Amino acid sequence: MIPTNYDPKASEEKWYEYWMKHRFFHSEVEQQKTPYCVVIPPPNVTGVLHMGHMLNNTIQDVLVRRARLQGKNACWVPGTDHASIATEAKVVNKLAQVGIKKSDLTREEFLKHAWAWTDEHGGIILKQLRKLGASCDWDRTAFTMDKTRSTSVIKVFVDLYRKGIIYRGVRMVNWDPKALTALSDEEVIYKEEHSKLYYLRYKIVGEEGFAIVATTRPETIMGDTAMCINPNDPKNQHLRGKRVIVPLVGREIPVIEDEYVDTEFGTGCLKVTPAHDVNDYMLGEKYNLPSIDIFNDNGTLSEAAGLYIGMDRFEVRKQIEKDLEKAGLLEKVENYTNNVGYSERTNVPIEPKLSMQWFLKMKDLAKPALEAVMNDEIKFHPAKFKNTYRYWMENVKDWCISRQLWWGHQIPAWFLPKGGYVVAETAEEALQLARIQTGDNTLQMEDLHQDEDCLDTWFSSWLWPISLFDGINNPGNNEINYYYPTSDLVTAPDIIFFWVARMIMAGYEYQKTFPFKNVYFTGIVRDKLGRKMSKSLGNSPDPLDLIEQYGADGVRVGMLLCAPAGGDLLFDESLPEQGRNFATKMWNAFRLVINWKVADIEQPSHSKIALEWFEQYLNKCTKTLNTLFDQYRISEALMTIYTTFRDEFSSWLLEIVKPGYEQPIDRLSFEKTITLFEKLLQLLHPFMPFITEEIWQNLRERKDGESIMISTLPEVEDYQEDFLAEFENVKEIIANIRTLRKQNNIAFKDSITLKVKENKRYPQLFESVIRKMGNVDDIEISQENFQDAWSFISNTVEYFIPINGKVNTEKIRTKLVAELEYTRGFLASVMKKLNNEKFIKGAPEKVVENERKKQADAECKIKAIELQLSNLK
RNA sequence: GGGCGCUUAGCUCAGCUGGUUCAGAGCAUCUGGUUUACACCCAGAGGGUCGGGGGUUCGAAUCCCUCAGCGCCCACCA
Repeated sequence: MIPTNYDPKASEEKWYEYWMKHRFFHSEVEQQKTPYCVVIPPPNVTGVLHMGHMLNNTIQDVLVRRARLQGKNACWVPGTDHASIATEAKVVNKLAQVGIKKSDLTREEFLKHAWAWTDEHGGIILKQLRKLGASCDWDRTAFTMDKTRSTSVIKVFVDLYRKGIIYRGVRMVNWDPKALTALSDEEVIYKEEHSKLYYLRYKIVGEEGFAIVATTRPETIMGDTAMCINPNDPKNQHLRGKRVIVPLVGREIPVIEDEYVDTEFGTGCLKVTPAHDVNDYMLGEKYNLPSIDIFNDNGTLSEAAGLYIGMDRFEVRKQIEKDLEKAGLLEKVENYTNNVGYSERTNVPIEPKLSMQWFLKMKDLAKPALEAVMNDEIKFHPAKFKNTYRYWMENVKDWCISRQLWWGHQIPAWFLPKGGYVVAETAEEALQLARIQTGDNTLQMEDLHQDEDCLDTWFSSWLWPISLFDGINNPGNNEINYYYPTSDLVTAPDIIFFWVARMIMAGYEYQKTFPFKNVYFTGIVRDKLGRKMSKSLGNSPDPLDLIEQYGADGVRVGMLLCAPAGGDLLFDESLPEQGRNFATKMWNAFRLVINWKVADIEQPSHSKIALEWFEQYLNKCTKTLNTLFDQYRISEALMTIYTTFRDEFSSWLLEIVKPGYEQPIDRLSFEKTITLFEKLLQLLHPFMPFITEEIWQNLRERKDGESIMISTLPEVEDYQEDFLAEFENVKEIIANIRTLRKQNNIAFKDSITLKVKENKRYPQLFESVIRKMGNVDDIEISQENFQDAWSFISNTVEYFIPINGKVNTEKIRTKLVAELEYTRGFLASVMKKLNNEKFIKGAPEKVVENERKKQADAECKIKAIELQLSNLK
């Protein structure tokens, strides 16, 4: 028995289990089948599903399910990311809650906690994805820190080191004083901030008076090792060759000259702090200035500062302002707006800091990766991101890949007792290398000390499309040869540099070709007011609650209905509601059809012709869908199939085919309707996997192991545009009849007679449809005009419905007059063109001809209306 | 400061190389409706001088210039 209401929850659980049981998601190499592969952007292992994931993974699932229906060998590989810094931060916080400090633990102890945390919370997000219907090949679930991925990372590091692309050196890096690690440039977020510009007095040695320096960071004066002026600055000529005294500190520093200094800014005097500013660092290098690092790693002042030792940098800023004031060395303070870099993860201002780090040279890696995108070997959707990508790639800087963290892949470098280091895949290999390098065969494992640092998270994710198929450890294995390059990547534009660009580089470096053919960039999910969804605002609904409330299919449809590629999605609950309503609509259509009694009776002609029409309509729709999918217009594809189901299938076809009350339907029509319904379900399946399976399974007898998700999508067949257009005209006629009925209070159950003024444009073929849908008992075709009748014009054919004196003349007159006026205006505009010699000469033949046709139609229509108006009285 | 993009119905958007897909879709709104699948519905309707101005053209939402507003990315004059 078919229940009246659809129960999404029961259906979702039942069919997901069924799909798993029959291993429909699983893919293996099958040479004779075309592979279609997607790798998931691995979410943080300890993360929880949010709306962004929902959107992203829904799109992936739509693409994967569609590919599967197209007969491709679809493989969607899931997995999680160890998210080095983010996870470590979470673990540190967790430990802090029970009073444990990271610094109290050994590396091994800390990692134990981290793994425990990972085992406990890891993979929750993947379980949540199942609720959404994600058809991932779970057998392939990977983790960026599992064995295969870890050995891949180490192998690549060693390889790149030996190629000379990885180097170690002291550079100015972005330092996160909270996480106590270096960051890459991409992990720094700049925010505009209202701060202050302090004007400080530097006493000039050997004369009266001061040089005034403007700075936003007075707390760094202890690190000053020079003052710099522009040699062309007339107002500071008197400072050339002088020395000045750093306020409070009392240290003498030279005045140097460089054109880098902006004469317009402040006083044209720049304090140079090579240890704590990128530009100052460059000046320091250029003029060989000493560098005084006045900060500890945690952002407090170090011994080297000499003053304020142990105080936090921002405390010092407040204090030093007072102290300078007191000492009479503060000229003035102005309000100032500048950009301050923040750590993406810990959200504290980063500190530029000199430190020893590992770097990856990017220039050569970037070259093929840039070309691939620019020449569309890899396609970006939308293409506008090509610009962003190009700019970054053309100006790419070396990538700082070391992090002072424990949670991650430890750098495979071992330091030697007497300085120097070796890089090797294993400790044993390192020892051998060390013995060779030092010539000391007595060296033991204990003499070597592995670099404590670990690698940037992205140093493992950039290998993802390769390492998932073990292409690093086992180059050229069956899987990598078959699945790589993958087909589509679906991700957010904010990680275009972090991840997308680098995967492309790794692809060319290790597989000699691109990692994916298409990149689909999703937008950001925002609330109705356009605000980013965030925990602190509390404006982000819990995806699982939504699924509970509207069903997975409903939520999927809701997300997709307004998700243009690359455009932000303004989400509110009316969207999944719309999705759920549509699911209900499908369910009711199913109930209608499945409860019909079938009899071996003759097929009515209206059913026959309507079924023919819808079959063609569906062919056209399928073709449109193909085009839309080819262009990754997922939202529009959904809209297309949505309206086809609701308006064309339900409101027209089913209404036409539907037998009368308690009447049976003929077998032919029934079969055909079921077949068409199945096709619709297949087209809908990528968007709404659960309800389509539920209905499909119940539409006919199915065997265990059959499923819509592994059925074959119908091929596109031909359709006749004229035939479809003719049916559209039929709909219009019926709509006209409905309107007239309504205007004149004639119930549908009262049949009417339709008279048609003879015209070859009258869609005679569909007469039976008009009879049924308009409840027309008789259709009469003749040349005469009818009086005492309602009338309307459709496609230049005049129709009359005789009504025996019950005509509301005024209403008809008003309508006709309006129509006449409009048509006259229209004709005038057409004539304006046709009377324009330049138009006749300049426009292409086809366009002119079209205008002539419009003219003829309009003239004919005007005549008809005029005639009707004169008949009215 | 540089680069890119956006501005079309109340809302979210589609309109490719200028002319029958040219002013569209969905939602929202309004008016009817207990026809035996569905009110989570059905049948209809209204609503836009395509951000402003100028130009090219026989013809501009579409191409060019300019102004205004918004967004994103990059740069990081301390």
